[in-house]
Amino acid sequence: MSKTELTPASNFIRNIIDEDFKRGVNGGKVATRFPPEPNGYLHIGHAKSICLNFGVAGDYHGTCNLRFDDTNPARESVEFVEAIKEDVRWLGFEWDNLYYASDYFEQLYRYAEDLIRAGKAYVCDLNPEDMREYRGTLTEAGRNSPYRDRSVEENLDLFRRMRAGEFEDGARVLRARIDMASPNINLRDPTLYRIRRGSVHHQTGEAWPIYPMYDYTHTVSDALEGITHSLCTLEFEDHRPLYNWFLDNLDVPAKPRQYEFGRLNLEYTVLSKRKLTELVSEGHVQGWDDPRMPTIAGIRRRGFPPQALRDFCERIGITKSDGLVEMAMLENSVRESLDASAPRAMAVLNPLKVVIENYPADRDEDITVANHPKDESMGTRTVPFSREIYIDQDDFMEVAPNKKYKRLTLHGEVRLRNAYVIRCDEAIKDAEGRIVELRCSHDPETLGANPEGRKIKGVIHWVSATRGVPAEIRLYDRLFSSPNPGAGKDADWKKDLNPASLVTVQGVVEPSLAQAGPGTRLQFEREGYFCVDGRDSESGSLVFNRTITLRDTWEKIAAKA
RNA sequence: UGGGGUGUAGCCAAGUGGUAAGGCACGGGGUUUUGAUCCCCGCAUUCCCAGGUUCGAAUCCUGGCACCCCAGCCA
Repeated sequence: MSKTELTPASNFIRNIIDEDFKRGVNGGKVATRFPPEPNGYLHIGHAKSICLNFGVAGDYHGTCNLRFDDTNPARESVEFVEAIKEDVRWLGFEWDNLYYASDYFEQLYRYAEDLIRAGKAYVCDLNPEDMREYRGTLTEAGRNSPYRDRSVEENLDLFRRMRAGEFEDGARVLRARIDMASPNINLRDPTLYRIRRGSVHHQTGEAWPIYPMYDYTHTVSDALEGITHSLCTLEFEDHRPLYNWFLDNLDVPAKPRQYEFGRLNLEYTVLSKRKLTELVSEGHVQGWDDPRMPTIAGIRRRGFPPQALRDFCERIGITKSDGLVEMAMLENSVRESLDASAPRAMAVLNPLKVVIENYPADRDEDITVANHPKDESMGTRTVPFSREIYIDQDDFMEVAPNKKYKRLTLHGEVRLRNAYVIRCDEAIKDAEGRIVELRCSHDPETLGANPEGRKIKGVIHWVSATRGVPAEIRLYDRLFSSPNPGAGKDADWKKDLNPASLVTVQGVVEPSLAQAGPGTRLQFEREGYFCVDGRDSESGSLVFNRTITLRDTWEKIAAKA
């Protein structure tokens, strides 16, 4: 249960849709779509778009399609298609229709011929270099292509032959005939089709030697699907006039409207498919689903609940300003969701053996403990207590470093979470002076009860040394050490990779976790949230990923003290 | 030096002529067998700057400034 009932972040796009809905524009229907190119895995920036598109469709009882914008076969694959479908579902959304832009190749082709017949498109033989030259610059108008005035017949003939596969890649393109002097470069006779003869498309195979470009394809696809609100990111703002030009010049069944919003920028995170692809291909991470990746797949494996992502997207809102969202914002959503939903358990990350000398060696006690301090519906479990236990090395210091310290000290007392109060009588050290074992005594009256007259302020966690289960625990830290890695044009963004982003420790967890399956999320008391990754293939031992730490760590407290 | 955008607290963000929502972060206090959670309290005399209009301006007008995007046969 969330503490506050968040009022859904209102945003300008919802305001627009609200208005359209009230006025009955589009017959009171709302139809959106989420249109990824299957050339990589989805990341948290896509989650923002997914939540927006599926969110508004849900709010207005409209529809939202999943459409693969698959017009560039060189970079796309079915692996990506499948991963994207899985990620959208995992986030909690189900599309009304699943389409591929390639489903429309035939219609796209016919509309292109219409454009030619109307004198609105022509086949251009300029090579890429010349075309760039003719396009002009940001401040100077372009010049007309020498092929701009070919006859309709010649254009039709040439375009049909392009389709027939008669010409080499790059030999010709089909261009819209708009305005080479437009201050908007997208209107300077943009390319509609290019030749890619050798390509094998993941959906259409080798059926097509020509492929349509994004702007043209996207507009027609939106129109064919009856999309009412075509939501995209800010960098496409300049493309809107072209989007509308297509709608004005084509006899399409619907007239969608395009609206743009700012893409997500997150501290310490790279959200560029190109860069993420590089991290994977160069081996800086173990794959697209590496728990350090900002991909949906990585985040899932890390243990973030989908609810947290949706909540985060709702909180950051949708606007046209581009800012950099603090990581604390995301982390808050993750902790809030996990605090409510993750069962508690105990685990020791850096074991220090403790022998409770006044506890009988042959005694084997099962303590019943709650799985959640506030949610009784999560039930109870049994935790074995024994003469020998492990506590965390961080939870013992011979002498308290300051008055804030409230863990175990030599001759000090501390409560073992869910169990007894113990006192440390002796710290055993090895030859180098490192503490290797503690000798303690417990107060048998303190199980489930507070000692009268004494206030024990410290509580630490523990695991039975005899019945605990060894586990490999992966502690993930941020992949980049800079808040805005690679900010500014193509800076050397990889220089900020954090070499300590993954640290693995051998810990011990309570036996109730022995059979926990992959994806199980829980909170290790006082240590943070963890997620079962699976089992180590060789040792067979459990592997946990640390999802996120608890809010205040001892380091933070100590720094202030 | 062309075109398109954006500027409200440390961050995100409401606000659309009637006297600055909310969240995150931060600080203080309380409860607590997790230094968690939870609960209180505090946190913008002012909205990029400068003029102007108005009884009244974050909102309207004028002029600046800063930042982002655009010259793929990528999306």
